Order: sequence, then structure tokens, then C-alpha cells
Amino acid sequence: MGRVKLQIKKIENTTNRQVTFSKRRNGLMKKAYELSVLCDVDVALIMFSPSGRVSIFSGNRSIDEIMTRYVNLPEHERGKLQNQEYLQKALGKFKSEADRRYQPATSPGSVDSQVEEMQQKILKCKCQLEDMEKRLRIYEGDSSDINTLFEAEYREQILQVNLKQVRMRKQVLQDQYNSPGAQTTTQATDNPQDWDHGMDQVLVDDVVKLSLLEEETRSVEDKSCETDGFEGTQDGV
Amino acid sequence: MGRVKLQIKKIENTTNRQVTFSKRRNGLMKKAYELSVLCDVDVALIMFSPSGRVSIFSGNRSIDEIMTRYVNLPEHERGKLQNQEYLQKALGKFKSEADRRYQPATSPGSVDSQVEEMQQKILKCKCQLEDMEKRLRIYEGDSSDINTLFEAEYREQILQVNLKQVRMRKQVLQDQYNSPGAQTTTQATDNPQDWDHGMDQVLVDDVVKLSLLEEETRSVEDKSCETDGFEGTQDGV
DNA sequence: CCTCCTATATATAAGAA
DNA sequence: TTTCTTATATATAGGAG
Repeated sequence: MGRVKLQIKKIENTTNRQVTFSKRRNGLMKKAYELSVLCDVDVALIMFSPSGRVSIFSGNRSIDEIMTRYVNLPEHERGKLQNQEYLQKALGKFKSEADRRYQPATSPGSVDSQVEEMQQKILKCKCQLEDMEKRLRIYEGDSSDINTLFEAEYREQILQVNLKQVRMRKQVLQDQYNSPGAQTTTQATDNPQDWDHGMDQVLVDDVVKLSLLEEETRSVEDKSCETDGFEGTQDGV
Repeated sequence: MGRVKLQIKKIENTTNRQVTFSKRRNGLMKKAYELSVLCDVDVALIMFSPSGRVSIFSGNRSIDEIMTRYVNLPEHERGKLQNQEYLQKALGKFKSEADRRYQPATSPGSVDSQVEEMQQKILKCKCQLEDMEKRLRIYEGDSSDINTLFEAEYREQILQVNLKQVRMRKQVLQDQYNSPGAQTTTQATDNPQDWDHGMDQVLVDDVVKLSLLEEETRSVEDKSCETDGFEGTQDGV
């Protein structure tokens, strides 16, 4: 933004980089501040300047309180992919190369440990993948992999229950649509969780993927908070 | 910024606050991303949505690594932290990636390609995970998470296809059971025409068409806010 | 490193879908 | 909630002090 459209890649000129950092850091903090006040939410921002000095901002409560809140989150809430991966997609593919560019600048002495770390990461991902695949097979698994009547009936039942729920929900939505003013009805349901059969292949797979193609990855908020009184506080500016 | 100059004070209208949060969060992440790339610095951003869900961004390295780097700074460089020890401990537990200390760059060399390869592998895994999560939500997601008629119909279609397949398979197995030796055990080619039970009719074409129009992204994670001071109660949809 | 200035690039509030 | 549009408000690159 400014006189010239700037490429999002490392600014090579040291002085320029410093200046830009300074300006943008302020901009970022301002934005963070505004967000925390406007939406009354916790925001924590930590930035290390090119020279190694740290700058922080935190809205609504202290930085360590927010960090504590963060580290106390259950893993699935914390370890998701709301960060870079998300951004890569949200902002577009252009990032990938700029992102990789940094990699070479990694240390040499720790390469071993880094590699090791990455391998662990990969392993972890693969475990998760396996787990999910297992669960997914219950639903998407090719029916030809069902070898016993019992299995077939079991799966049929699961699907029936699920279908029924969805239809009920659909009905509610239709009613709502037909008669605006009606209240949102959210019925509690139990969802099948830990079933394990052994099946492969996916038939509806392509259909599903199709719809996922143009989707974005982002968490969606579905509820809001109603607080009486508002108090925007910030420390760390 | 926008049609109207906005006062920096809590937005009282819940819906508006949500929307603004969503938009500004993205904007903030983008800015943070740009800063991290342009200036080649570590940036960590943690935001809790009005509903208590967390959104994070981290540039150059993982959020845990950056937090660790921050927490381990000498006190005079960042101010006193109330929970320093606790945080250090907690962060240390994120063994997967949090124990990498900051290290200056030297000369990488041949290991680069290997590292990059692994990086891509990780990214790929994460994408797969994400993809599967979405598919899984179709089945395991609570039906109350469905908010549009479109979504409901979409899920219904998929479940119908699946149910039908299972029933076909079940039929095959039953026949086999009734007349042993008459058919191959592992036979899987069931023909819809032969096994039409007359219910849950599905036209795959419709499903595909549907999915093209559809959009659906919802986080079905349970949320937990322990040390926070807001009480979320409101209807988001 | 910060401030001011100016021309542009971006972000985003509203409103509709 | 997300997406798209449009009108405006802001952020910020370059340059000077």
C-alpha cells in the first residue's frame, strides 16, 4: 500500500526492511487493538523485530493470561490448522513459494534435530489420518467390503439413524423457511463415534470432494456472546 | 474504514460484532503474514472469537516456538510474566515442535531439498486431514449443525447413496445365506437395477449438481473456555 | 527510530444474495 | 456465516527532516 504495490517477499534492503517493520508493526498493533475493543475479545500479538527485539500487544487482558488461556486449550482446538496453512489457502497460492524461500535460511547445525522433528510431525499426521480413515470407512467405505450380514445391518442402522436426523433437521429448516418467525429448533442428537469395521474404497468420495473443492478453510463461529457493559482495555501498547 | 467511520468501542449489535470480527480477523492475519514475510521476522497472533474459539497465526515458525521464544526471553526484555514457569512447562509439553530454540542461519546446502520435501509432505498430510474432517462432519456432525436447507439436502443425498449401497450389499449377503454355494463370497458388483428396494431413490447426477452449488464449512469442535470472563449466550444463526 | 507529506494500495462497513 | 459489491476510511511506500 503506498506509492508502489509491494511484493510480499522479504525486503532485501536492510534499512528499508527496518523501516517497513517499524511502520507495519504499528499498523498491526493498531488493528489488533481495534479488534480487541470492537469485538471485545482477547488478542495477543508477539513480534520479533529484525534486530531481535520483541514487541508485544495484548488486548483485554495481559499477554501471559492470554497465552495461558491458549496453552490450556484442549489439543484439538489448538493444534488445528488455523494458522499458516489456513492463510496459504485463504490468501492464495502465491504464498507457497515465498514461504519456502525462508526454509533455506534455517540453521545447519540443527538440521538433524529439525529433520527429526519434522519426521515426528509427519508421523503424527499419519496417525491422525489413519484414525480418521478408519472412522470414515464406516460411512464411505465401499459396501462390497462388508462380508457379513451382521456388518451390513450394523452399518445400515448407523446410516438410517443419521439419515433420519438429517431429515428431521431438514424438516425443521423447511418449516422455518415456510413460516418465518418460528424459532430455531435445535434438537440434541447423539452421533456415532467409535465404530470400527474394516472396509475400503469410497464411492461417494468424488461427489463429496467436488463440493469441497471450492471451499475455504476457516473456523466458523456460530455463537456470539452477549455481555452487559463493555470495557476495552489494552496493555502493552 | 468503509462507508462509515467507526468508533473504536465495543460493537453492541451481536451480529455485527461477529461479522466484524470475522472480517477483521482475516485482515489482521493477512497483515501479520505480510509483516512476517516482508521483514522476515517471527510473528505470533492469538485471537479468541466472541464465541470463545481460538484463531491463531504464526509466521516463520510455529506458534508454540514463538511463544516459547518469548517466554524464555530475559525478564528485562519483555517484562514480568506471572505465569512464566507454568507457561514454560506447558509449552515444553508441546514436544512436537516447541522445543526448537531460535538459531541464526548459516549455510544450508544439500539438506535443503530434503527439508523442503518433508515440509511439503507435512502440508499435504494436513490438507488431507482437513479434507477428511470435512467429510467426516457430514456423518458425525450433529445434525443441528446444519443451518441451511441446502446443507441438509446435501447430506441427505450422500447418506441416501450410502444407505442404498449398504442395503444392496445386505441383500446380496442374504441371498448368499439362503442359497449357499450359489454365489461367490467376495463378489462386489451389485447392480442397482437388481436391488432396488424402492426407497431412498437417488440420482447421482443430482448429488453432483447439488454439490456444485453447495457451500459448507463448519467447525464441529467443542469449545471450552476456562479462564475467560465472558459468557456466551446468544443465538448466532 | 520517529514524524510529516502525498499518492496509492488496501481494508472494510453496509447491504444484498 | 460467507461472498460480492461499492463507497470510504485507512494503511503505507517513498522521500525529507
